[in-house]
Amino acid sequence: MEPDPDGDIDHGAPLPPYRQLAGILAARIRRGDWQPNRAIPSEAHLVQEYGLARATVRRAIAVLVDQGVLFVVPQRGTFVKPDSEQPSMPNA
Amino acid sequence: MEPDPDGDIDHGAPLPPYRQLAGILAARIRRGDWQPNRAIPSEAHLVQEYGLARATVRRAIAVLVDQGVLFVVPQRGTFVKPDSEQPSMPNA
DNA sequence: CAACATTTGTTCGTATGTATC
DNA sequence: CGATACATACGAACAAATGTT
Repeated sequence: MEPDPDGDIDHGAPLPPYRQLAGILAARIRRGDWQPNRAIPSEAHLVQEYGLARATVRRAIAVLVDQGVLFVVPQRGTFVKPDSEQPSMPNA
Repeated sequence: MEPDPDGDIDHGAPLPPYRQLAGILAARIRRGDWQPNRAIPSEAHLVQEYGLARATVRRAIAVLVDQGVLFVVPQRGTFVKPDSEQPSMPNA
Protein backbone atom coordinates (compact mmCIF):
# COMPACT_ATOMS: atom_id res chain seq x y z
CA MET A 1 0.00 0.00 0.00
CA GLU A 2 1.63 3.18 -1.13
CA PRO A 3 1.39 6.18 1.11
CA ASP A 4 0.15 9.42 -0.32
CA PRO A 5 2.29 11.63 -2.43
CA ASP A 6 1.08 14.62 -0.50
CA GLY A 7 1.57 13.38 2.98
CA ASP A 8 -0.82 12.19 5.62
CA ILE A 9 -3.35 13.86 7.80
CA ASP A 10 -2.02 15.32 11.02
CA HIS A 11 -4.70 15.10 13.65
CA GLY A 12 -2.67 17.20 16.06
CA ALA A 13 -2.25 20.12 13.70
CA PRO A 14 -4.08 23.41 14.06
CA LEU A 15 -5.75 22.96 10.68
CA PRO A 16 -8.69 20.55 10.98
CA PRO A 17 -8.31 17.28 9.06
CA TYR A 18 -11.08 18.12 6.60
CA ARG A 19 -9.26 21.33 5.68
CA GLN A 20 -5.99 19.46 5.32
CA LEU A 21 -7.60 16.94 3.01
CA ALA A 22 -9.23 19.66 0.95
CA GLY A 23 -5.80 21.19 0.44
CA ILE A 24 -4.24 17.87 -0.44
CA LEU A 25 -6.92 17.05 -2.99
CA ALA A 26 -6.73 20.52 -4.50
CA ALA A 27 -2.98 20.09 -4.89
CA ARG A 28 -3.39 16.71 -6.56
CA ILE A 29 -5.91 18.16 -8.98
CA ARG A 30 -3.67 21.09 -9.79
CA ARG A 31 -0.87 18.64 -10.37
CA GLY A 32 -3.01 16.70 -12.79
CA ASP A 33 -3.44 13.49 -10.85
CA TRP A 34 -7.05 13.54 -12.00
CA GLN A 35 -8.14 15.02 -15.28
CA PRO A 36 -11.06 17.39 -15.87
CA ASN A 37 -14.44 15.72 -16.22
CA ARG A 38 -13.05 12.56 -14.72
CA ALA A 39 -14.01 11.07 -11.37
CA ILE A 40 -11.76 11.33 -8.38
CA PRO A 41 -11.54 8.28 -6.06
CA SER A 42 -14.76 7.40 -4.27
CA GLU A 43 -15.46 8.57 -0.77
CA ALA A 44 -14.90 5.05 0.50
CA HIS A 45 -11.55 4.97 -1.25
CA LEU A 46 -10.48 8.27 0.26
CA VAL A 47 -11.60 7.06 3.66
CA GLN A 48 -9.28 4.10 3.27
CA GLU A 49 -6.43 6.08 1.80
CA TYR A 50 -6.34 8.84 4.37
CA GLY A 51 -7.68 7.04 7.41
CA LEU A 52 -10.52 9.47 7.95
CA ALA A 53 -14.20 9.13 8.67
CA ARG A 54 -16.50 9.41 5.70
CA ALA A 55 -18.12 12.49 7.17
CA THR A 56 -14.71 14.15 7.20
CA VAL A 57 -14.02 13.18 3.60
CA ARG A 58 -17.40 14.47 2.51
CA ARG A 59 -16.71 17.73 4.29
CA ALA A 60 -13.43 18.17 2.43
CA ILE A 61 -15.19 17.46 -0.86
CA ALA A 62 -17.89 19.97 0.04
CA VAL A 63 -15.21 22.61 0.44
CA LEU A 64 -13.85 21.95 -3.04
CA VAL A 65 -17.33 21.83 -4.54
CA ASP A 66 -17.99 25.18 -2.95
CA GLN A 67 -14.78 26.46 -4.46
CA GLY A 68 -15.79 25.26 -7.88
CA VAL A 69 -13.03 22.71 -8.13
CA LEU A 70 -15.21 19.61 -8.02
CA PHE A 71 -18.79 18.72 -8.86
CA VAL A 72 -20.79 15.76 -7.61
CA VAL A 73 -23.12 13.54 -9.58
CA PRO A 74 -25.31 11.58 -7.19
CA GLN A 75 -24.87 7.83 -7.33
CA ARG A 76 -22.13 8.31 -9.88
CA GLY A 77 -19.15 10.00 -8.36
CA THR A 78 -17.28 13.21 -7.76
CA PHE A 79 -15.64 14.86 -10.74
CA VAL A 80 -13.04 17.46 -11.53
CA LYS A 81 -14.61 20.59 -12.90
CA PRO A 82 -13.32 21.29 -16.38
CA ASP A 83 -13.14 25.05 -16.62
CA SER A 84 -11.45 25.67 -13.32
CA GLU A 85 -8.18 26.53 -14.99
CA GLN A 86 -6.89 23.99 -17.40
CA PRO A 87 -4.13 24.94 -19.79
CA SER A 88 -5.83 24.17 -23.08
CA MET A 89 -3.41 22.28 -25.22
CA PRO A 90 -3.24 23.73 -28.69
CA ASN A 91 -4.65 20.78 -30.54
CA ALA A 92 -3.12 17.46 -29.70
CA MET B 1 14.64 31.50 41.49
CA GLU B 2 12.15 30.36 39.00
CA PRO B 3 9.52 27.84 39.99
CA ASP B 4 10.35 24.22 39.51
CA PRO B 5 9.91 23.31 35.89
CA ASP B 6 8.03 20.22 36.84
CA GLY B 7 6.95 21.04 40.34
CA ASP B 8 3.38 21.39 41.47
CA ILE B 9 1.47 24.54 42.19
CA ASP B 10 2.17 26.15 45.54
CA HIS B 11 -0.92 28.00 46.66
CA GLY B 12 0.93 29.61 49.53
CA ALA B 13 3.64 31.13 47.39
CA PRO B 14 3.87 34.81 46.56
CA LEU B 15 3.60 34.08 42.86
CA PRO B 16 -0.06 33.48 41.93
CA PRO B 17 -0.95 29.99 40.67
CA TYR B 18 -1.68 31.14 37.12
CA ARG B 19 1.79 32.66 36.90
CA GLN B 20 3.35 29.53 38.34
CA LEU B 21 1.57 27.44 35.77
CA ALA B 22 2.59 29.79 32.97
CA GLY B 23 6.20 29.33 34.02
CA ILE B 24 5.84 25.58 34.24
CA LEU B 25 4.28 25.33 30.80
CA ALA B 26 6.87 27.66 29.29
CA ALA B 27 9.60 25.46 30.73
CA ARG B 28 8.02 22.32 29.32
CA ILE B 29 7.75 23.93 25.92
CA ARG B 30 11.36 25.08 26.03
CA ARG B 31 12.31 21.57 27.02
CA GLY B 32 10.49 20.22 23.99
CA ASP B 33 7.70 18.34 25.73
CA TRP B 34 5.42 19.68 23.02
CA GLN B 35 6.60 20.38 19.51
CA PRO B 36 5.93 23.52 17.47
CA ASN B 37 2.59 23.56 15.70
CA ARG B 38 1.34 20.76 17.89
CA ALA B 39 -1.40 20.96 20.47
CA ILE B 40 -0.63 21.10 24.15
CA PRO B 41 -2.91 19.11 26.48
CA SER B 42 -6.50 20.32 26.66
CA GLU B 43 -7.63 22.74 29.30
CA ALA B 44 -9.55 19.96 31.01
CA HIS B 45 -6.41 17.86 31.06
CA LEU B 46 -4.35 20.63 32.61
CA VAL B 47 -7.09 21.22 35.18
CA GLN B 48 -6.80 17.58 36.15
CA GLU B 49 -3.03 17.46 36.05
CA TYR B 50 -2.37 20.55 38.17
CA GLY B 51 -5.48 20.58 40.32
CA LEU B 52 -6.49 24.08 39.25
CA ALA B 53 -9.71 25.71 38.17
CA ARG B 54 -10.22 26.10 34.47
CA ALA B 55 -10.23 29.87 34.80
CA THR B 56 -6.75 29.64 36.25
CA VAL B 57 -5.53 27.40 33.48
CA ARG B 58 -7.00 29.71 30.86
CA ARG B 59 -5.31 32.64 32.53
CA ALA B 60 -1.95 30.93 32.36
CA ILE B 61 -2.51 30.10 28.70
CA ALA B 62 -3.50 33.70 28.04
CA VAL B 63 -0.17 34.81 29.46
CA LEU B 64 1.75 32.56 27.11
CA VAL B 65 -0.40 33.57 24.16
CA ASP B 66 0.38 37.16 25.00
CA GLN B 67 4.05 36.28 25.12
CA GLY B 68 3.86 34.69 21.72
CA VAL B 69 4.64 31.23 23.01
CA LEU B 70 1.25 29.70 22.30
CA PHE B 71 -1.61 30.37 19.92
CA VAL B 72 -5.20 29.24 20.20
CA VAL B 73 -7.33 27.93 17.37
CA PRO B 74 -11.00 28.11 18.30
CA GLN B 75 -12.68 24.73 18.51
CA ARG B 76 -9.37 23.03 17.81
CA GLY B 77 -6.95 23.49 20.64
CA THR B 78 -3.97 25.44 21.95
CA PHE B 79 -0.74 25.10 20.00
CA VAL B 80 2.94 25.80 20.39
CA LYS B 81 4.03 28.71 18.25
CA PRO B 82 6.65 27.57 15.78
CA ASP B 83 8.99 30.53 15.62
CA SER B 84 9.24 31.20 19.31
CA GLU B 85 12.86 30.16 19.42
CA GLN B 86 13.49 26.49 18.99
CA PRO B 87 17.00 25.43 19.86
CA SER B 88 18.25 24.15 16.56
CA MET B 89 20.08 20.94 17.11
CA PRO B 90 23.81 21.55 17.04
CA ASN B 91 24.24 19.21 14.17
CA ALA B 92 23.07 15.66 14.79
C1' DC C 1 -36.50 -9.38 -14.86
C1' DA C 2 -33.36 -10.37 -10.70
C1' DA C 3 -29.16 -10.10 -7.96
C1' DC C 4 -25.24 -7.78 -6.83
C1' DA C 5 -21.63 -4.20 -6.29
C1' DT C 6 -20.66 0.64 -6.26
C1' DT C 7 -21.40 5.33 -4.95
C1' DT C 8 -23.49 9.28 -3.02
C1' DG C 9 -27.31 10.96 0.41
C1' DT C 10 -28.90 10.96 5.07
C1' DT C 11 -29.34 10.40 9.92
C1' DC C 12 -28.28 8.87 14.44
C1' DG C 13 -25.15 8.39 18.40
C1' DT C 14 -20.72 9.25 20.80
C1' DA C 15 -16.51 11.70 21.91
C1' DT C 16 -13.38 15.64 22.47
C1' DG C 17 -12.25 20.60 22.40
C1' DT C 18 -12.95 25.45 23.11
C1' DA C 19 -16.36 29.51 24.13
C1' DT C 20 -19.36 31.52 27.15
C1' DC C 21 -22.11 32.35 31.09
C1' DC D 1 -16.86 24.62 38.93
C1' DG D 2 -20.61 23.85 37.09
C1' DA D 3 -24.03 24.06 32.58
C1' DT D 4 -24.80 24.99 27.90
C1' DA D 5 -23.47 25.92 23.07
C1' DC D 6 -20.80 25.19 19.05
C1' DA D 7 -17.26 22.98 15.94
C1' DT D 8 -14.98 18.97 14.78
C1' DA D 9 -14.37 13.98 14.16
C1' DC D 10 -15.47 9.01 14.24
C1' DG D 11 -18.64 4.98 13.68
C1' DA D 12 -22.52 2.77 12.08
C1' DA D 13 -26.47 2.02 9.54
C1' DC D 14 -29.77 2.59 5.99
C1' DA D 15 -31.75 4.66 1.59
C1' DA D 16 -31.58 5.65 -3.37
C1' DA D 17 -29.72 5.59 -7.95
C1' DT D 18 -26.64 3.56 -11.13
C1' DG D 19 -23.98 -0.06 -13.57
C1' DT D 20 -22.91 -4.81 -14.37
C1' DT D 21 -23.74 -9.56 -14.89
